[in-house]
Amino acid sequence: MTAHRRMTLKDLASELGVSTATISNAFNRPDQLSPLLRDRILSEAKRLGYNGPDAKARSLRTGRSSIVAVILAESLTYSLNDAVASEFLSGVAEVLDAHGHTLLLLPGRGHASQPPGSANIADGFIVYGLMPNNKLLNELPSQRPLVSVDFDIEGSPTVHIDDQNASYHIAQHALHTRPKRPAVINLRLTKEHCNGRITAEHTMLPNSSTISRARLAGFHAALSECGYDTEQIPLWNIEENVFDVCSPVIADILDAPDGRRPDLLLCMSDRIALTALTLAEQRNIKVPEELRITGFDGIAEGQYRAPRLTTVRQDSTDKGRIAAQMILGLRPKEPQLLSTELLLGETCP
Amino acid sequence: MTAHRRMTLKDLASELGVSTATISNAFNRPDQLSPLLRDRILSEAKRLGYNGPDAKARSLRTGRSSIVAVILAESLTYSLNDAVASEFLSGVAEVLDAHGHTLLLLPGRGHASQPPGSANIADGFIVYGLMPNNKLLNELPSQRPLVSVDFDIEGSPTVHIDDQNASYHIAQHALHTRPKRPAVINLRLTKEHCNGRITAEHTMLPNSSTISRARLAGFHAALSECGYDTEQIPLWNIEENVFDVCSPVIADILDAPDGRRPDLLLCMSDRIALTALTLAEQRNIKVPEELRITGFDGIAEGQYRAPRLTTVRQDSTDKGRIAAQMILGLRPKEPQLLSTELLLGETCP
DNA sequence: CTGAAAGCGCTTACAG
DNA sequence: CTGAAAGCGCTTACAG
Repeated sequence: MTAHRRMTLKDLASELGVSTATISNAFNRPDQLSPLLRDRILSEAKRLGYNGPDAKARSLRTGRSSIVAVILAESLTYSLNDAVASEFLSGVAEVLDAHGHTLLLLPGRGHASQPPGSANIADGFIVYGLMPNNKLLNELPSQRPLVSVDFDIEGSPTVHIDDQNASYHIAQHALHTRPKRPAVINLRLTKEHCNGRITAEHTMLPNSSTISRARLAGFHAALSECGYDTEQIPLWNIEENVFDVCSPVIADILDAPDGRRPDLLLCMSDRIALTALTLAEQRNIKVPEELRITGFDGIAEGQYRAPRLTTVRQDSTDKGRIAAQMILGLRPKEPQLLSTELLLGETCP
Repeated sequence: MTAHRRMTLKDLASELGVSTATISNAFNRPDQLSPLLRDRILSEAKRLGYNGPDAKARSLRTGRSSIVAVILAESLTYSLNDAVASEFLSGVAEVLDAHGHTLLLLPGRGHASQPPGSANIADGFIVYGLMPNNKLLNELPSQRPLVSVDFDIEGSPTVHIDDQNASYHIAQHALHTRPKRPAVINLRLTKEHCNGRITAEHTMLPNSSTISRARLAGFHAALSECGYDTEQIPLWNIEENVFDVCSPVIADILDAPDGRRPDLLLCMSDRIALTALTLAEQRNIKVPEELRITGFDGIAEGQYRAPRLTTVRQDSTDKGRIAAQMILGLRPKEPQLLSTELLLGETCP
C-alpha cells in the first residue's frame, strides 16, 4: 500500500482476501453477506482508512449521484442573500436531506460563459424562477427529471402560486380607502434594463411567462374595478430586488413635490416595500397616514418590525419542499398551485 | 441509435467516423484538432442531442469534479435562513462561480444517520463553524483540500475573525455609560441544551474551540476592566439563533420586576439583539434610555431599521471568498484573521 | 453466501 | 493532426 494513493475497494478486497463484490456488498447490501464478515470488513476498512466506495465511480456505475441541482434565476450571490430564494432553498434542502440527497447550486446567469459541466452529474433539476428561453435550459440532460418553479417549462411539472389572484386581492384591500395617487413598483418587468419610471419607450416582458406580469395584471384588475384608469397609474421598475438598487428609485418617488407624491405604493416584493418604508421613515413621511405601502412575499423581516408590513404571504419553503418531493418521486408530478394569505399589517391597514 | 439510451461520446464518434479521442478533444482541448473538424463535431453533437461528456465519467477518469462542498454547522434549513451563513455562502459561491466550480451543500447535523456518500465527490471541503470532534470530519477523504472557518481543524488552514477582541471592544463601548445591570445573552455556550438562564449546573463548551467562548471572554475582559464582578453578571443561553427560539428567553428577561430588569444586553448575535429590540418595543421599554442593546455580526436587517443596531460588523462574504480561494489554490493556505468594525447605532450610542 | 468478469463513459499518454 | 487501447473505481447479474 503506497502512502500516496487513496485506498480503493479493490485494495481492501485483496488485503482481506475476499472479492470486490463482497466489499461492495458490505457497504451497499448488508443482506448479501454474513453479519460477521460484514463487521469484519467494515472495521478493517476503518482501520485501514478506507472511507467507503468512491462517489464518482459509484455514480458512473449506477447512473445515480444522490445529488439534486437547483438552478437559480439569479447569481448564487443574490439568491443566497434573498429571503424568498433562501426560504425556497431551505424547503428543498429539508426534503433532500431527509432522503439522503444533497443539494448542488447552479447559477442561472453566472459569470462563466457556459454552464459548468459538473451540472449534469445531478439526478434531477429544479429550475427556480428562470426567465423562459434561457439558454441553460437547452443544455440540461433531457432524460433527467425536471421541475420548474414560478414559471413554466413545456412538458415539465410546475409549482406555482396564483400571482395574479393574490395581487388582485391585496390591491383591492389597499384601494378601499380610495387613495388619490396610487403607484406600482414592479420587479423586473421590462425587457430593457430599467431602474426607474416605466415609459412608453419600454417593452414589457411576455405576458404568460413572468410573475411580474401576472402580479401587475392583478393590480390592474383591482384598479379598474375600483374605477381607476390603469393607463394613468404610474409604473416604476426595479431591476434587482436589493436595498441598494431599490433605494434610488424609491427616493425619487418619495421626493416628488408635495401633492404629486403617491399616497399608495403597491410593491411587488417585501424588499421593495421595506425599502420604501425605511426611506419614508427617514423623510418623516407618516405611514400609513400619508403613504400606504403594500408588499408581496411575507418575509420575516417585514413581520417582525413596527409597523408591520401589509403584504401577501407565500410559503416559499413549502414550494421548495413540493418541488423536491416531485423530483425524488415522492409525489405525483402534477402541477401545483399553492395558496397565499393576505397579511394585514400597519403599513396599509 | 435507440431513443431510450442517452447518447454517449462513443456513439457520436462512430456516427461521425472519428475516434473517441477526437470527440473528447473537441470538447476539452481545442488545440488538439483542426478548427474545421472541431466545428463539425460540435455542431453535429448539438444536432444529434449530445450535450457534452458525461460529468460522472469525466470525474471518475480525471479525479476532479469541479464541485466544492461546504459543510455547514447546522441543518441546511437553518443555514439558508440565517443572514450570516447565507452571506458566507454567497462569498463562497461568488468565487466558485467565477472559476467554473459549483457548490454542494452538506448539512453538519442532518436527519440522515450518516453523511451522504455523495459527499466525497467534491474536490475540496469548506467546513463552516462546526463543533470540533464532529464525527463527520473523520469521514472526509483525507487527501482532499480542507479549509475550516470559525473554528480550527488540526492541520488545515483556517479563516477566522478575532472574536474575543471584537467582543471586548463593543463591550467596552457599551460600558462607558456605566450601566447598573448589564447582562449577556450567549449563543450555544453550554454543553447541555439550555434555553434560558445559565446556572452553576451547566458546563460550558471547551474554551478554545467555540466562538461563543471567545466572545464571552471578550465581554468578561471589558467588564472586569470597568470594575464589574464578572461572577455577578447574569448569563443567558440561546440554543438556536432564530426569533422563535430567542423570543421566550428574552421575554423572560424583559419581564423581570422593575429595578431588576437589565439595562444593558450584550448579545452574541444581531438576531438575538433584534429579537430583544422587537420585544422591548412591544413592551414600550425605551431603547436606549431604559435598555441598551448590542449585537454581533452587522447584518443588513439591523442597519436598515430605526433605531439602528449597535454591533460589530464582520464581513462574512469575505470570509467565504477567502475560504473558496484557498480551496481552489488561488491563495496560499495560510491562516487568515479578518478584521471587524464597531458599528455605532442608536440602540447603544 | 461468495467470486470472476463485464462494463458504466470518459481521458490520456502513446504510437503513427 | 488522429486513432487504438488502457484504465479510473466501482456495481451487478450470474454462476457456483
